[in-house]
Amino acid sequence: MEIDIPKVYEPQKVEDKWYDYWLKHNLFSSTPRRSRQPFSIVIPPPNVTGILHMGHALNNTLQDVIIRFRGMQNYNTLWVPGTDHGGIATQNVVEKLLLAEGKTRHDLGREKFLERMWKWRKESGDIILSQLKRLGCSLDWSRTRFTMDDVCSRAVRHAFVELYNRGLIYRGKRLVNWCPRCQTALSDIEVEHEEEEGKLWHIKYPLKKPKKGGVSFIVVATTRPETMLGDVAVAVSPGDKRYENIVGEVIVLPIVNREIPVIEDEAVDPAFGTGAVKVTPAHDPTDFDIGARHKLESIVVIDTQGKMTKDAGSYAGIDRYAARKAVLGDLALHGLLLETTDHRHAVGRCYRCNTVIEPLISEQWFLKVEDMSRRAMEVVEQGKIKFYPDSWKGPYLSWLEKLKDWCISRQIWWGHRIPVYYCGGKGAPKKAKDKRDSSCPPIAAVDRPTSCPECGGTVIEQDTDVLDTWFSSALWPFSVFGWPVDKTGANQAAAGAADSDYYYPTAVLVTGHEILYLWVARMVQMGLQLRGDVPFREVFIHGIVRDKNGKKMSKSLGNIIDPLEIMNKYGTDALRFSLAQSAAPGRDMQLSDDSFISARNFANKIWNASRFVMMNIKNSDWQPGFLAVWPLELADVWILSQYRLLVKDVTDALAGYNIDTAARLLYEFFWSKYCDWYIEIAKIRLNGQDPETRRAALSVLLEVLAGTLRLLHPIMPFITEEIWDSLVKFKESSEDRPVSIMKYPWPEADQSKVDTVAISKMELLQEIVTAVRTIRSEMNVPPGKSVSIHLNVNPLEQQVFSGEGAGYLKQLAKAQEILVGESLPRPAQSAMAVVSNVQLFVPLAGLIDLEKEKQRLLKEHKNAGMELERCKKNMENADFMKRAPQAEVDKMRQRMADAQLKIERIGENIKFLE
RNA sequence: GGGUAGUUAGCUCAGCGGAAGAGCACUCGCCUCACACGCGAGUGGCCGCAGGUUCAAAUCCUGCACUACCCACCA
Repeated sequence: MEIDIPKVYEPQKVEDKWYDYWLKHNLFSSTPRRSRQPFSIVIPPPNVTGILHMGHALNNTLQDVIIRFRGMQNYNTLWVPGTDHGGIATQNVVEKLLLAEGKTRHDLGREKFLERMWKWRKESGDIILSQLKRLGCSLDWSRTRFTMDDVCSRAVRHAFVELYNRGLIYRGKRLVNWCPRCQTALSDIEVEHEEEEGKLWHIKYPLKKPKKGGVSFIVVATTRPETMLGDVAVAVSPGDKRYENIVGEVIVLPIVNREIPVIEDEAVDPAFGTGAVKVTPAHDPTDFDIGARHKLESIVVIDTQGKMTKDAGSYAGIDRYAARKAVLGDLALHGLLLETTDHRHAVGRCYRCNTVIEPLISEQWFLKVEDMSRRAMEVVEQGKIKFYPDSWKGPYLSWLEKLKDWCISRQIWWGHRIPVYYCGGKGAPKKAKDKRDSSCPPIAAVDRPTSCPECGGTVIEQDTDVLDTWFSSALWPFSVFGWPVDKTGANQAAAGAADSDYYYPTAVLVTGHEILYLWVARMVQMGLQLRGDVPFREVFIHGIVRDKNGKKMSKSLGNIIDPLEIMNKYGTDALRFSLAQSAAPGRDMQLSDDSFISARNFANKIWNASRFVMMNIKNSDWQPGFLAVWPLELADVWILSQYRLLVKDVTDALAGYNIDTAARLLYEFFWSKYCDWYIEIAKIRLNGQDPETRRAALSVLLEVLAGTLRLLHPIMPFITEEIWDSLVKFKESSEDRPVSIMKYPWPEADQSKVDTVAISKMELLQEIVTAVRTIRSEMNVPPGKSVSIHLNVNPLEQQVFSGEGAGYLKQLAKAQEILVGESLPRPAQSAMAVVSNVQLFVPLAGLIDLEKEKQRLLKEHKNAGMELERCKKNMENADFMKRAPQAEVDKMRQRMADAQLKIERIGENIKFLE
């Protein structure tokens, strides 16, 4: 046989070729067409600092599977690529580079620093996007967006102004999470809480006038003694018996000697510590609220650098942790430090640099979330957005329920500058000192105003803060389509519609659960508020990739598996298949080399089966356009039935985001049914002399292979395209056939054509083949040696073992002779088995080990005995007979009959051996 | 402190009301004219623990124990 296809699939040789080919034929681009139903996805934009890691590989493989699947179902699919500027994270990277030169961003100044940022962004830029090409992602590159490009920036400014005008954005002096290292405020969700071992210090606060009963002090417990310098009260739980005489009294704050009151507040838990809390509104969220309730002053003792302020008296200028030590020392000196206990508590840290967060009072911009949250909850409750898996609905709702106003301003430089302008006042000096002090109201505007609408002054300065990077991310599902200006955008087709209307809402958002709140919930809020509709109809939430020890992959742990390395080693399709197979919805996954090897082997199996089919076609009189019109036999009907079941199951699985199920079904069908059984059976006709039956076998081989390749294509695009390219020539002679497998329709199958009778006949034959093979293997029959098979079968079922059935047994069990009867005698020196209600003998004169055979039969006998017992127990149970469905009772009766027969037959044989 | 998910063969995981499954690993036999990245056969499980529901439970319910993750202003 002529062999011109390599025996081993070599992914490296074909992947680049096909990706270029797809691009050349514009297969990933989409234009709005009213006549076609859109199916759009926007990529979760990776940070510009990023390189492809396994999480990206998983996330984007899943999106590509979905988009290719829907494309083959003839939706007008669009997958939009892009990157995120990444705010603090990206600025930190460049600041680190500067540090290496001994400089800070302040040395350069805002303008020069931003130049540097853009330069760096340009250089490192979109590496990750080119890596996505390597992954095979079918993204429409002509639409690549960046959160800080002109289109997205305009959307951000517009969104801000609109929200401001609706009264949803406001400026206020509040207690915010401050990162002393990043020098900026953070939102609540950007603070990561970690349990740490800490101390709880008990401090004596003396009363100004000791009570008659001898009470002269109150003891407070704190984890942060340095903040006592900013204490303005001591609070106890309302009605706490221990302190009822002290409430309303005055305390002289140690060290500072400030007089502060003892108050009652429901925020105090009487069971914790001493039941008395020092109140520091300027440096603790709870205390801030207590302060507000009791109209207390806020005394700021820690500044933005994490150093003590002048209000900290003698501690002014020293670091917050040094101040802690000093304060404790001074308290101890005066005998005011009573007790120190170990105390585990949660410490908030910056999610970007891990520095301990300092709650500080600061003037910031906030977004009112109450109304937006309510609406974002409603759409999920009403099913306008569906979660896959559904279990994420709960966490999503409860997070929104508790959400507080979002601090959206950041004191960094890399980002969208807040589009608010301050007037320096009429006839003001050229440079206003503090723009915010102007008597004119601030101006929120999409474009910089030339003069103040209030006073006509022309000295106008923009707010120096930038927006939280997640603000622009929240607009992503519509900013990428040019909202709001570009309703008749550059991509509009003559007969089409505006992108922004056609592709929005997007079909599905695919993401890991780690950014459900940070990103997903906010897109819903913004979409509803600004577009009046949900940003996506479905959310597919997948797990996190972990290493083989269950640890999250991270650079610092050094347990990263580099997807590029895997692609180089095993091929992109192997990586994709492996990820797809592990992607059980909502479950984290552990990856190891084994799973990649197994996927690579599967790719090779596909390769070789296809190679087999094509080689056989080449060596025949096959003509393109031949169809399966020849008489089909049992195995054909069987594999076609199995294939039809597969089509339905795979389609359902993909539509329900059960990508793992789809992958497993395909693997199982292709390897264990198509290759292990159907190809082996087809060989009988392929090697035979009859051209007509050979063509019949070839046509079924080809049809099922072609269908399976199309089902596999979304998961394994490269190998399926490579094989399709050769295979399709045997299917269609036309020269103007579609350019790619992805342009062929997704398979559909009529379930009414599934032949369950053929399936059970084949299953019986398969079981008999396995039984004979087991005998051969256990009795050490040389693989090359033929045997005879004697079958005792019920007359009604003998037909299965005549004709083609007998042929299958001969081929698959290496038998030269099949004898079928009703009560054939046991041949001398033979091994036997019972399958269903069929008894079979394999004569093995000279080969059989009688003792071994006896042991084997005894084991079978025992198993059948246990089976019989189980059945009997049910059959003798009146409740079972009465309450179980008739089908179950029938099944049980059949099982019992089979077991009885088996015991009987095997029993006879064991006696015979003795 | 409150959630959510998980606990099935040595490992990684399917199955989620009617006879315990796959891949890898292991044992035995095979270079059988698609594939040794392969073929055939086999060993291996009180389906985390304790109750309950049911004719029937790995599967549903309730506790408990671990494991992981998320959320939380007990100083």
